This record gives sequence, C-alpha cells and structure tokens, in this order.
Amino acid sequence: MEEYSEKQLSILTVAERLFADQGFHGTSVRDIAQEADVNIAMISYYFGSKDKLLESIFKYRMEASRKFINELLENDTMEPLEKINSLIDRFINKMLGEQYFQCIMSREQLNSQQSPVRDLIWQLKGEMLGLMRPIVTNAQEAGIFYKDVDVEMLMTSLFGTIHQVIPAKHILRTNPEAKDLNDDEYREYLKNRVSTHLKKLFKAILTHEF
Amino acid sequence: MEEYSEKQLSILTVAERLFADQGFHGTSVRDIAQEADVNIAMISYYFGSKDKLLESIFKYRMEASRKFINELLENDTMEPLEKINSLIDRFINKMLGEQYFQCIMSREQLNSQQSPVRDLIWQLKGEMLGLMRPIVTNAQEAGIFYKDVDVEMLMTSLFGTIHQVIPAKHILRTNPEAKDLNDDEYREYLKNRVSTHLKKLFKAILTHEF
DNA sequence: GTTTAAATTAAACGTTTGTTTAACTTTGTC
DNA sequence: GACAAAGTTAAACAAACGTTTAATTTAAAC
Repeated sequence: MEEYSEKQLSILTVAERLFADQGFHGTSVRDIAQEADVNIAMISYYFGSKDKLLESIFKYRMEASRKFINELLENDTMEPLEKINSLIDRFINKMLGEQYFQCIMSREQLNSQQSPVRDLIWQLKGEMLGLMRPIVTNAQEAGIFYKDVDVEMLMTSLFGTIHQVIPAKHILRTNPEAKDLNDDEYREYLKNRVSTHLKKLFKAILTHEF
Repeated sequence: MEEYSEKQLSILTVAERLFADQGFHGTSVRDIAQEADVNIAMISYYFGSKDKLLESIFKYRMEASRKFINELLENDTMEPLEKINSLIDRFINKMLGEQYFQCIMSREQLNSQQSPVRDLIWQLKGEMLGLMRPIVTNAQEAGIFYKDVDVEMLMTSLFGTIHQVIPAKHILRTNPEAKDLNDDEYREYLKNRVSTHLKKLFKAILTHEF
C-alpha cells in the first residue's frame, strides 16, 4: 500500500469530510482544494481525478477495516456471548470513530449505477457477516445459542442502527439527559446507549434470556 | 394542497427515481426532462427550480405520510403487541412501497448543511416515535410490557434495518432461497423476512418472550 | 554549480450546469 | 373569430464544473 505525504493526507481528510457532509457531487474540487489549502491542480496531480480521489479514500479506509477484521478473529478464549458483545462494542467504536467515512458508505451504497465503490462496500459487509456467522453457528451447535436465528438480518439491524445513529447525532442532542454534556461526554453517552441497546437485542434473539 | 397534472406528476416521479438512484446533485434537470419527455424549461415553469422540485417531492410524500400516521391511530381494539406488530408491518409496507423516496430521505438526512428538507425528516421521525411511545408506555403501566425499554433506540433499529434492506435488495438476490423468485415474489419474500425479524426483535425486547 | 526530477502555481480549457428568454402554439372565454 | 391566459419550445445565458497546460519554484543527486 502506498504511503501518503502530509499534504496528500490533508486532501484525503478534507475530501472525506466534505463528501460526507455534502455528497460526492455536491462537493467541488475547488471546495476541497480551498479547505485543504492546496492548489486545485494538486488533486489531479496526486490522485488523477475526483473519482479516483474517492476511490483512494475507500482504499485507505478499507485497508484499515481489513486489519480491524483480522484483529477481531483472535479472541478465542471468550464465551460466545462475550465474543458477540465484544464485537458489538468494537463495531460501534470503529464506525462512530470514522463517521465521515460511514456517511460516504451510507450514500454510496444507495447508488444504483454500478460503481467500483459499491462492490467494495458489499464485499466488506460480507466479510463482517463472515466474522459473526461462525461464532453464532458454533454456539448453536454447542446448544448455547437458539437455533432459529437470521444472522444476516441481525447484522442488517446492527449496521442499520449505527448508520441511523450517526446522522441522528446532531439532532438527539435535545434529549434532556444529554442536554448538559460537552461533545466528548455526549459521544460517550451515545456509544453507551447504542451499545446497551444492541447487546440487549442480540442477547435476546440469540439466547432468549435477558 | 395543490393538485398536479399528469405532466407534473410525471416530472415528480421521474425526478424522485433519479434523485434516489444518483443523488440530487448527481442528477441534472436535463436528465429529468429527457426521461420525463418534457422540455427542460417546463421544470422551472412548474416548480420554480431544481431545489423547489425536491421540496415538492417531499411535500407530496410527506402529506401521504401524515395521512398514513393518522390512519394508524385508529386501531384501539387490539392488544398492545398486536398493535406493535401491525405497526411494524405497516411501516415495512409503506417504506418498501416508496423505496425511491426512502432513498432520498436516507441521503438527505446525512446533509450537514441546514436544509429545509432535513428538518422535515426529523419532524416526521418524531411523529412516528410519538405514535409508538404511548402504546409502549400504556402497556408498561398495565404490566404487559417490560419497564426498561429504550423506545427511541428501538425505533432507530426499526428504521435503520429497513433503510439497510432497501439498498441490499439488489444484492441479497444471490441468496440461495431467493434465487429462483421473480421480482414480485422476491419483494414478498424480503417483506416477510424483515417482518419476521423485526417482530421477533420487538417482542423479545418488550415482553421478554418468544 | 549544474542537472534532473518533483512540486507548485495561475491561467485557460472545453463541458455541463441550472435558469431565463422570447417567440410560438394551444386552450378556453366571451 | 378575437382576445387573453396558459402551455410549450429551441436557443441563449452566465456560472460552475473537472481537468489540463505551460511556466515557475523547490528539492535532490552528482
């Protein structure tokens, strides 16, 4: 994988934020250049084109996601439900930690026209499903998890819930519980709330207990 | 509310599909005009501008959603869980029935810049939450539902799951169970699968039963 | 210090964008 | 059939778009 200079990283970071906030077509290369404080031509010079810039963002984040997934494969000492809970927390942390990229994924996965980026998204989702499924099936065969479980739908709810929370972040602030929190406290509050909810949800579906 | 002529409705419908498939900024008024088989100028003539066309789509669908919500308020003879199940099915039917609009909502709710459309979205979500909450709290007071429930998160999972299913539609087709179904059969298969999943999920969280 | 490649720039490129214009046609009213 | 309003059109508009050019500066190597 290619290494990026400070300037290139600045472009990538700014572009990621703007693509997330205004969409790919809603963001001009001039916007990116201005906010990243570089000349417009540098974007083509470094990344080739606006499209390839988006692809670069995806390659950059996807590589990190691959590493992330491989790390998750290494906790074999835990009980099945502990594994699931650990996975949930790590997913939440990962996804809320790269909210801008998750926004872009939310947007891009809606594109009906075949895009090189859309395939990558579903590929990644497939890998995450492949991470969850063996844990569930193993526990099912051991009689720990309930048999009749739609793992695919469960993952859909996991991703869907987090993807809904990300844009809700700006809005839910009006909640009385969260009114007096600063940004960091609020982020932690949100994480805990989603985590508690999703763990309860998975436990109920998988074990029929509470 | 204003009535639309056949031609105006054609523009609205085409625009809705294109905005859903390629995004607002990814769709040009020329694209819309061509697919709707009208002159470009007619769009400005009827709707004022591209932005106001999007607003018109929202007003059009939102009005329907309001009616939809009001209809849901009138089944008072059911048991609480029956009510919830009925709501889930109606939500699924509504949202999968207007997939293009739901795609636009998914996209627009991500916009960080204040848009007249974003407020409408959260307003509507609030109304749907206001529909679910009293059912839950009433049943809680009657001792039928469990006390410790995060209704807001439950609704987030409901919307999030369905919003994830919509773009997954094109992809999940590879599932062995769904491989030989035609379009209508597949839509029904998806509906049932989401419905079963969400009902199980709500029942588990709300009643601690299966 | 000279040479070579990489980095950086302002300006210009040709398209495409959303919108408007002005002329023309249709429709309905008296 | 004349008149007015609404509908429809091709053409033109300026602005913004992504990208490229050609000139210049910086950095590295010998």
